[in-house]
Parts: sequence; C-alpha cells; structure tokens
Amino acid sequence: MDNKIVDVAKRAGVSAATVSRVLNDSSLVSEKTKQKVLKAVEEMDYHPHAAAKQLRSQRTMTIGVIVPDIIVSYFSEIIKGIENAAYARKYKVIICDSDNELEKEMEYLGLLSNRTVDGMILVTPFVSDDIIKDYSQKGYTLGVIGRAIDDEVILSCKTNNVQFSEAAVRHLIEQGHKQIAYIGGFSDSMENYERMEGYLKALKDNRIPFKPGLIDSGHFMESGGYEATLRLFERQEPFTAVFTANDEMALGVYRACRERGVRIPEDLAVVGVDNNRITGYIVPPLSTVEQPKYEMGVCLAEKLIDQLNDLNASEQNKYVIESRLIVRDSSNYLRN
Amino acid sequence: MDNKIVDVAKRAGVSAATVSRVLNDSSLVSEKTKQKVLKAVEEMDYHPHAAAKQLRSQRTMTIGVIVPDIIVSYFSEIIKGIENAAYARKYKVIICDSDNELEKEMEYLGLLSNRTVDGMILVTPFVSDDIIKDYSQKGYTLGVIGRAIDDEVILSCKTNNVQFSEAAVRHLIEQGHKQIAYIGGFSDSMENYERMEGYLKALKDNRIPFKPGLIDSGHFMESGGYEATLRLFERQEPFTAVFTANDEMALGVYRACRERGVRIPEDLAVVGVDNNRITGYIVPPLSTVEQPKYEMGVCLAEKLIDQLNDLNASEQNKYVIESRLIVRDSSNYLRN
DNA sequence: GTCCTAAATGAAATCGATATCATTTTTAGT
DNA sequence: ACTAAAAATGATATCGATTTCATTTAGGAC
Repeated sequence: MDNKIVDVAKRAGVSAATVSRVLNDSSLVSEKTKQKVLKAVEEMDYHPHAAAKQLRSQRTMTIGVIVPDIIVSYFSEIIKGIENAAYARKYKVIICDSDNELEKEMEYLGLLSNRTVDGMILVTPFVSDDIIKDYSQKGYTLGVIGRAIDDEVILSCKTNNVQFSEAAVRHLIEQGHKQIAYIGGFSDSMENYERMEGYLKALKDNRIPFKPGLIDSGHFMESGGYEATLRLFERQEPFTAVFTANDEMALGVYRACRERGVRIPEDLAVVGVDNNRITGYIVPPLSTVEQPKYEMGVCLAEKLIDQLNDLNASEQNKYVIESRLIVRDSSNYLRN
Repeated sequence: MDNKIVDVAKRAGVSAATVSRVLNDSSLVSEKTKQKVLKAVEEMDYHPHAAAKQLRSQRTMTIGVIVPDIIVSYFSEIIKGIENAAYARKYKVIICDSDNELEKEMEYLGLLSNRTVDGMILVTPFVSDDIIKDYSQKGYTLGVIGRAIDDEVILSCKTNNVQFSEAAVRHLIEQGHKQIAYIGGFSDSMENYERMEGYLKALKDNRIPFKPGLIDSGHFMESGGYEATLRLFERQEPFTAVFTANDEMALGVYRACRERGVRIPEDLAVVGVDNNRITGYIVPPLSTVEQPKYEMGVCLAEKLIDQLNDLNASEQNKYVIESRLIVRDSSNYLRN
C-alpha cells in the first residue's frame, strides 16, 4: 500500500500523466508503454487513491439511501435493489438508517451538501416535499421511493396505491363484508393518503356508508397496528374486516386478535400491503398486496445514476409500477 | 452550494487558514474573528468539501460492511447495530451485499486498498481467514462478526457456539429424543464447525451414538434447509428431532414437513439458531437460540473505530457474547 | 514607551490524481 | 529525404481543504 501514481510512473519509466491515461482513457497511449505501465501497476499492487480521484473529478461514485429502519424487510429489499443496481454501475451505497427520526434524516441529507455522495434516495415519509424540492433546486440530485413529488426533475418510483387499495377493499366487500376498518400509516404521507383514497372509493362504489369511527392509524409499525386495533375494539362501531396500509401493522392486528380471542378470518378478515416475507409464514397466511420492492430500488437507482451522468434519454422522471392483490387465508372466508 | 473555504475567508475578511481553524481546532482563534467566520459560514451555507478533507486528512470517516444478503434479518440487524454505532461517532457505512458470491466480496475488499473506507467489517463465511490476515498485514483495519481469527489485531465478535449448541441438543435429549439430525451451514465455516462440535458433545455426554447419516448441510439458506430435509427423509436412518445451524434452514425444514405431512413437534422436533423475528410468528413458533445481532454489530463497530483512532484502551480484540436457548412449541413436546 | 513573550493570523506547501497545454516522436505522403 | 499531420508523452496547474512555518499583533512587565 501507500504507492502513488508517481511511484508507478517512476518504475515504468514514464510520467504520471501517462500512468493516469493508461488507467483511464487508455486510448492515447502506445501499446508498448501501456504494457510497461500495467506491469508496474501489477507489481506494485497500485490502487488509485479514492479521495484524490474524487477531488479532481468532483464525483464520489457513491449514492446515499435514507430509510427509517433497515430491519423492516420492506426497506431492506428496496436497499438490496438499489445496491445491486449501483454495483453494476460501479457505484457504492451509503446506508442511512434514521430510526424513524426526522432529525437524523436531515443530518444525513447534509451528505449531499458536502459532496460525500453524488445523489440521494429517500425511502421515508418524514422529510417533506418542500425540503426535497429545496435540495433539488440547490442543484443536488435526489429521488424518492413510495411517493411522487410535484417537480420536473426529482425522480420517483411508487405503486398504484389508489387502485390496489380499492381492489383490496373490493375483495373484502365481495367476501360479504360491510363494516370494514382502515388502519393507516402516517396521516400526511402520500402512501397513506392514496391508500385511504382507494378504501373510500371502494366503499362509495359499493354504496357502503363511510364511518369515521372505523378509521385509525398505526404509523406503519407493528406496535402502532396493535394499538390501533385495540382502540377500534373499544369503540362502539362494529367491524368484520380491516385493511391495513402495510403488513407490519397487520402483524399488530394479529397480536391484538390473539390477545382478545378474536379469530382470523372467522371473526375478522385482514388484508395488508407489502407482501413482506413473513406474511406467507404466519397463521393464517396474510392476504396482502405485492409491492415490487426490489424492482423499485433497481429502477430508482438506475435512473438516478443516469441523471448523474446526464444520460436521461427519456424525459420521464416519475415511475409507477403496478402491484396486485394476493389473497391468502386471512381474508378467504365467505361471510353471509 | 459550490462555496469554497476561500470564499468564506474573503467574506469574513480573514485567511482560509483561519476559517479552517475555526471549523476544526478553534482553540487558537480570537473570539471576535471566530464569530465573524461563523457568521460568514452561516450566511453562505458553507459545507467543507468531503473529498478535499479526506485527501488531506487521509481518512474517510467511513467503514464498509460486507454481508451475503441484506434481506436476511440476521444480517440486517447486525448492519443496524453497526450503522447506529458508526453514526454516533460520525462515521458513515458503505453497505456491500455480495449475493453470496466470493468474487463480489473480494471486489468489495478492494475498497480498503483504494482508501474508500477506513476499515471493513466482514459478516460472511466466504472470505477465508488467510485473505483477511493478508489484508490486515498490509496495514488495513478490519474485523469479523460470527467467527474469530487467529490473529493479534483482527477484531472479532461471536457467540458461544459450542455451548449453546450443546444446550440446544441437550434440551432435545431431555425431551426424550435419541435420534437427532443436524443440518449445518457451510461446512468450512467456524459457525458451522463449532455448532456441530456442540451437537457432538451433547450426544457424547449422553452416550448417544453418533450417526453420520443424520448429518446434512443447507448452506445457511431456506432452500438449503428444505433440500437437506428431503435428503434426510430419503435415507434409512430414522430421526425424531433436528437441530439446524440457523433459523433460515429451519424454515426450510418446516416447508419440507408441510409437504410431506410430517407434524411439528409431534413427529419432528425442530430447534434453530438466530431468533430471527419471523420465528416467533410461524406455527408452531420455533425454538431457537437468541443471537445478539444488534449488539454484535455495535460492539464490532465501536472497537473498529477505536482501533482506527488508536484508542485501543484494552488489548482485547476478541469478543464472545453469551447467547441462550429460547424454547418454543417446535420442540416443546415430551417424547416417551 | 520599550521590550519580551504569547497569541493570532497569513502565505504557501501538501495530500494524490487528472486534464490542459506544450513538446517531442512517429507516421505518412510526395 | 523532407515536410506536414497525427500520435504519444511530459510538465504543470488544478481540485479544496489542512497544516507548518513565518510573521504580525496584542498583552504584560518594567
């Protein structure tokens, strides 16, 4: 280690510039010197110093990803997609786990300002659209997953929340349910808003009156789903089915039901969203909406890197992937 | 953006050196100029350029983590621990998902050579001890989780594999089992080796003959556990319990049993290792050995960063955390 | 006010690679 | 063989911060 380009140059009997050319363009160098240089590089086990390269080129070949909690498989699968796509393009990924704290996320966003990363992908509902737009206008490259932003350049990739939520609730209605609760995530997140919209649309289309008492929220977390379910149980409003804005909260519903002796699906049908791996293993298996997590990660990483390299062939900056309902036992029980 | 230290210096009416001092030592600057500089920094929204800083200081404040598959919760929980500990010390984490490929891991190790990271944590059985020792001897800082390396400086953090495996198998014996299969991971990994050792020790202590036909391997993956179970079923050797070297493979056992109509725990008792979150949700809940994943991540990240900053108060470089058996329904069935 | 020391500040070298520009070497055409 | 064009190579400035070393300013004692 600790060999510099000049050391290699000396050993090969050429200038540093030539070594650099061999290692980069390599077009303007004669075959003979090229071989000499490569031999020296090999013998000295030379590796160009990343920081020097970054300073000169003004690019780090690194992107950052902000997620609220890497342990939740929804996020880790997105990260995997991002990482794989980045690797294929020789980019590295810095992982930023915010522990669901806005403050930490803001701090991580600072990595853009000091050029630690070339771009940033946000997979979180906490940072507001305005803040993201601010960064974008300052000239930083960033994208979001799970929401869309009203902007010409900010990349986004999400799923058709309204449609699949409508389909999920319609499915419950077709099973004979008329009193369907909704447990949402963060009330001001696009994911929550659109999923609620689909829920309302399904009710309306089937002339089922909307009851505010059947709405609650669980912050997209298992514990939140659990608490929301208990609150719903306390209320006067009876319900025979519940649609949760993600699977984590559905797990909370399961826990609350277990404690209270409520049977799924006989007493309560449950449908979640995400198709987390765990949902296929629990009993009863949870009906849920597949979310192409890995694919969304790949999509956004590719587009972001394209944008960083001015390769935006298409003008498109908003991507919506279709997702579909997976019916399992938790809702597969015809009610009369 | 794009403000340099000289711009700040000009605005504050001082030299670049002074600005640098304010932003770093800050001890040798008069209070008055310090305020002037901070005001200018604030007004211009100045952020020191990371690459320039890294080049000069020869440190990136970044560590890399190599894992075989970030989706597996064993790894993502370790990563979370590493990330949190790093964040607290102002270090960033580059995530390297190798997709279980040695070649990718070797490529990622190259990040050490070109100084993209200050240190590296390996949470993988693929890279050999010798390679790790080589890097260490070249002067690079690295550590491993889940194994230990015979070396004076390479950091490691693992659990007491032999003891807890012995306890797990002893538990099965106490439940009345005499024919106990073992499904291991990668045969040349320390995790596998030590867990097998505990298995053998429990058998021996209880005068139960070892039967080679009851040993198989599943590469630490669900699919591997599934296939290994099918192979065991094919053989002549009957068995009433199985100990798997991790939970993923135990999930494979469950799948194979479901397909073949084998009941757990009545026909087959199962004990895994890791206490992945999913094991508490499946039916029957899986008996397993808790692994302090988050804590191991925190431990190694802290020690690694200490080492990078020559803060190795203690001479210790090998850490072993005790882990304990969690008995759930998958093995809680007394056999007669 | 003078002198000496300590504190504060600035000029310039440095980290290691890349890219521009100038120069040398090679090639090709007549 | 001579010249023009093309190819190959080298010298040097540059990226943006930090740090050493020199210099200036301030503070204190007499």
